[in-house]
Amino acid sequence: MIDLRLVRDNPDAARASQLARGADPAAVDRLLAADASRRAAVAAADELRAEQKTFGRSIGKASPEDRPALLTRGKALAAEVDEAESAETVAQAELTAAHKIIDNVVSTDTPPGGEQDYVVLKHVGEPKVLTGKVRDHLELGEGLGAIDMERGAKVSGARFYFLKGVGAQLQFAMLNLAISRALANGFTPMIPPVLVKPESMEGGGFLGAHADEVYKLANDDLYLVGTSEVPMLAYHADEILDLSAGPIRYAGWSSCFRREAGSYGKDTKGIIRVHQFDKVEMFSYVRPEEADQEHQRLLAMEEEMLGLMELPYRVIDTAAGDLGSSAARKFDCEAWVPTQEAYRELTSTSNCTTYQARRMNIRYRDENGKPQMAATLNGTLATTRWIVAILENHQQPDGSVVVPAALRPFMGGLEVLEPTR
RNA sequence: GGUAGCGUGUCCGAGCGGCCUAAGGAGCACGCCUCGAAAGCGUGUGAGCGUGAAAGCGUUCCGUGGGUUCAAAUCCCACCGCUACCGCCA
Repeated sequence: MIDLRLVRDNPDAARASQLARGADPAAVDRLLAADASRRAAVAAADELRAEQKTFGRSIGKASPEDRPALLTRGKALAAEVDEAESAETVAQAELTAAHKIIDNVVSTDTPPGGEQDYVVLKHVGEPKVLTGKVRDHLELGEGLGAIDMERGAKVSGARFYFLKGVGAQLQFAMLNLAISRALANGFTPMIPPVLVKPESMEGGGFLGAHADEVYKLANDDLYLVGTSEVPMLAYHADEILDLSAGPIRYAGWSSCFRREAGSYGKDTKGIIRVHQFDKVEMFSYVRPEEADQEHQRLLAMEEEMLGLMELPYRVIDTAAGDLGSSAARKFDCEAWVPTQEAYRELTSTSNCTTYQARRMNIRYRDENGKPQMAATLNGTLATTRWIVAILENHQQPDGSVVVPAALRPFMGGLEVLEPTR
């Protein structure tokens, strides 16, 4: 949720943000109206309650002969309070609804526009010119005995796979390297639950426009998370954090589950777009004034990892219309995928400012000891999809794949993955 | 899954229809005392919302949600969690 005070003091900023996202600026005015009527309802209910409380106490002290008359009056007051409280509840619900519908206020640095309006911040490395027979990641993975899509489909259906042998090893190595880099940077490793309650899912803003992306276990009223961002955010729900010693940083390792509804026919080959994958995700709780700096830090760590994987990539500043509902600004790192002759997203880091924290009621104490809303940020440190870029960029004409040096210590010193057929 | 007990403020813990505006203790903060400290003494000690320039005032919060009542931490119901025992099980 966005800051109500900001909306009251500077509604134009909120309207401008809505326009940049391609959303309805009138939603801001509906929020203001709902806010005003809630405040009126609260004042009315408070006043009646105060009256009832004082009056109720007098009944207890009254003499037996005075009681019947007082009780009649008491009953009437109770009915009035009841009515006022109902009105208060309704007004509160209307305010919450109007409040939640508005996405985070975008950063003034975020490029306006839609999916195609991103700004490329930089390129790192040159797309490699491959010679000889060039294989895509699936062909390479199958040749190495690393990826088995057919059996994935047999066992679980489309968009499922087995990582096997060096494929499984490669993923372990990559994720372990990610965790060790996170540790070196002061992150606390975390293995979270991947099944969460509806309110945990809701808090991150994942049940809004993209609710059909999420797997739900109806029998148990639980959701499978699409990223460990969900449990790492819900982890500190309703808490007042101590950020006096600096940000709190976690690196979550989890499987992630996505329905990929509406992506029929897109990326059907291989493991680029799958229903289940593994990921190491960074998550930071910071003071709002530190959020931009933390965002740069997360981006730098993503770039470091891509560098260690020896991949050519570019960094883009995502446009307002392509931001998630919680994000004010988002940077994606996209690695070159030779057989697609395209850059594909490998990491994504979002600055969610106080938006998620406000939904989850996560605060910290400022210098004066007063609770204030915290800011949250997240970013990818490694995922299964990276295997696509690693295999394709480091392939050799004979179908073998050179292991990036940084991964070798995590693979028993293995330097080259050799085809098994 | 079954049965029983328990869920109170930062922590421990009392309260079991109106005097709860939640006892008492610990912790913490400040002050006094002291050369300094400890001890002792005194004062203060949460969050949300509303209102106000502020101090303040009002209101909500005793696991969560309902209910009974003029009035609920207190009575009733459901749910969640913890603990113990039983059953089942990788």
